[in-house]
Amino acid sequence: MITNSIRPRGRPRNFDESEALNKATQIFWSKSYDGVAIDDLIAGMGVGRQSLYSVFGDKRTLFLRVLRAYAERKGAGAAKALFSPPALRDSIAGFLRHAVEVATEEGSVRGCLMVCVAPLVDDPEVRQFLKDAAAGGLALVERRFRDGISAGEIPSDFPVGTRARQVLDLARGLTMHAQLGAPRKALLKDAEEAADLVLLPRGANAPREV
Amino acid sequence: MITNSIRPRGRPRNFDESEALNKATQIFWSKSYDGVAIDDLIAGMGVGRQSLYSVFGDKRTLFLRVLRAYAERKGAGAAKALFSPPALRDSIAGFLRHAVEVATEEGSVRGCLMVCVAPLVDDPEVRQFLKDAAAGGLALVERRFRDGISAGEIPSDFPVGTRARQVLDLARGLTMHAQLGAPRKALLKDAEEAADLVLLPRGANAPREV
DNA sequence: TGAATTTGTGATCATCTAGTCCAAAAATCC
DNA sequence: GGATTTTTGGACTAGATGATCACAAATTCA
Repeated sequence: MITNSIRPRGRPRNFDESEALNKATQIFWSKSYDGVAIDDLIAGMGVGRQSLYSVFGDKRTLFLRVLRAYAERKGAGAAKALFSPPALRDSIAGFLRHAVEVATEEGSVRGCLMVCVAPLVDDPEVRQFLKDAAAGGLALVERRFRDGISAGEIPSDFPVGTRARQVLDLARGLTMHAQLGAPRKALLKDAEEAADLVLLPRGANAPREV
Repeated sequence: MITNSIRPRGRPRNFDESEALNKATQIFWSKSYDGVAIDDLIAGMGVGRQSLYSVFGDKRTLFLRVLRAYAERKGAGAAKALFSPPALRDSIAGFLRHAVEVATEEGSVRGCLMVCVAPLVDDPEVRQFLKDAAAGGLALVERRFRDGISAGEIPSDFPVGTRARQVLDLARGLTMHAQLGAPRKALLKDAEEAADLVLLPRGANAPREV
């Protein structure tokens, strides 16, 4: 996917824009907005100070761009996890597993930029973006549940909204647990069990010979 | 509960220590460690700079003290919510409601110091404290489940560890949702529904005439 | 080749930061 | 009342921070 063969006019850039953005993501992710100094970004992104400001704007603007790119990637992954598998249970489990995988990626920092870092950035635009993103995630899960109703996998009175909120809460909880250092393997198992919890209340734990 | 009538030797303090600590809690809570300047603390706590350093130590030490005090309060509240009600369902619902109430306290900041703020403090001691606190919370819920087994409220093969982790994940999720601005009333309802989810899988949503 | 255009580099600035120092103030003890 | 002890308040320091500026370097276009 080479951008465009039309070369711009002046001196060519010494860095790849999207790669630099990925580096910036890692830096913000690991050091949490306030903890990041411009010099950290310059050193980590491989971009000169002037280039950084002229290409990405100031720190706040750069963070917003990082956040948007991150959200788009993560949202795409979540949607794929939700709508690829034919079985509803696999979709929900995949959604939760995806949250765990993002939060425990090897070589990267634990947690999630949107769940752990961005909420603390004291900026109305960031705040609004997070609200919208959360609403979007909720809508995705709700839609998947409705598809499940259409397919007859769950009854038509399945509490779509409530269960979707619970799925999101569980995903957030798993993410925070990952940030604290829980091992990936255990979290993936928790993700499966969370999916079962939300979808399979078929009396598995009903009292028996107590 | 007046501390002690034996007056200390020198000039009396011009502030109440625990009250100042509460103010500090609010400040860290609302501005997130890195966002807090010493001058913010001085202004907000009503304590002079020198007094602040001599009484509470440096910023990091003060934060640790704030964190410990906060954790103790919150832990006590959680334990009370868990072990006061006779019925297990009320205990779990109370535990989750407590998380919501803390995260949506009027006049205070949204969220939770331990869930939303402290995990981002880049300090090994803080990190370890949070791990221990999380383990402690988990142990509380597990114990309550075991009590429930003893009392015959749930079967003896109830998956205590799994369900306790799910309760904690749901609590974390609710807290983060609160931080994003969800209304308290809705969150309290979610807390109730989460308790039902974890405890009442008695086929309520099992397929029927689909 | 030379003008135009864009990027890279280092110096620089004003501001903010955590933390220290010192003398004055206010209390107790003898 | 004087010595002692503790708190207070403001001045101060050294360093970090976000951002800008001026100028050199590298490329395209004519």
